Amino acid sequence: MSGNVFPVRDYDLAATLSSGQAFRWREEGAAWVGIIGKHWVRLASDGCSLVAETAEPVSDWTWLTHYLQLEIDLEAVLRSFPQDEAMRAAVVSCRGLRLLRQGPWECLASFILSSTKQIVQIRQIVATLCERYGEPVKVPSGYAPEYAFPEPARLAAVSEADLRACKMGFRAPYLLEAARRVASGQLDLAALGSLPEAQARERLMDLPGVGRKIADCVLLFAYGFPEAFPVDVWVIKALQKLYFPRRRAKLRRLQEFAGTYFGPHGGYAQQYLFHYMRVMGNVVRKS
DNA sequence: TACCAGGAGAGCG
DNA sequence: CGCTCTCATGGT
Repeated sequence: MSGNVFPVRDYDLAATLSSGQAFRWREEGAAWVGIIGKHWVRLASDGCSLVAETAEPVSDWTWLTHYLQLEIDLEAVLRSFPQDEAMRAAVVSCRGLRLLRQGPWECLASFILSSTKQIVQIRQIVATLCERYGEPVKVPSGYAPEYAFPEPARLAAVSEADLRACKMGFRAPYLLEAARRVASGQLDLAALGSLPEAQARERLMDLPGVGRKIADCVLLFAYGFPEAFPVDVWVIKALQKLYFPRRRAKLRRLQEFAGTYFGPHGGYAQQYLFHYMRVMGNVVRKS
């Protein structure tokens, strides 16, 4: 076991790790356990710092601070949001919500699997995929075996039927084709980050099964393009209810509005709206 | 049971 | 274009 303490305030681990950006974190008491690359990690927060434990000794923690985006000035991000009633409410409801910076392949593959799936189901499919095709990672003694997210080359070598057996349904051929293009070098994921946002989006949307929404998720959650603004069913509900309450706006119109209205950290604003709507939905449903 | 889920793509008028 | 249907599967 190895550990480290990182001073940071306003980091809501629960909101961040369960908000539908990443699908491999589970709550364990007051802590969160997950896999980042080849590392098993347990994270806990005490308000002014974040405590990390790993299964293996770590000398350079850059992979973790980068993933968690600890260097981000959240206050500055929040200040850049439009000062309207809806955004204020969203920020108050989940202060400390952050955007992660994930590996492009895991992020792309996960969101290909996400289409018309609930978050709990996406987690299940990803878990099955990792158990069957991921490389084992070192875990602390007493813990169940864990696996890295499968490499593109590994998935490129399996059959569509094998993938369907992981319960991903019609998404199987999409994931398979993505794995093949990345494994063959036809799609260079590492190069996308240095392209202009629009070009990177185009490249992603060349993939079958990847439209505007999934491409924007990858642009935001893996590459950190700050203005990428995924518009999904929840965000449509939020934008419709909060900003277009009178008339029914079309997707194209909402897309356009989102791209201009929310400022230089639109992606962050989007995640607050998304989380806010989901939490509100649960509250309403329970009461 | 009926409906919906962090969509995308094909078919149709 | 813009709308509708379909895709596979599980949760509520």
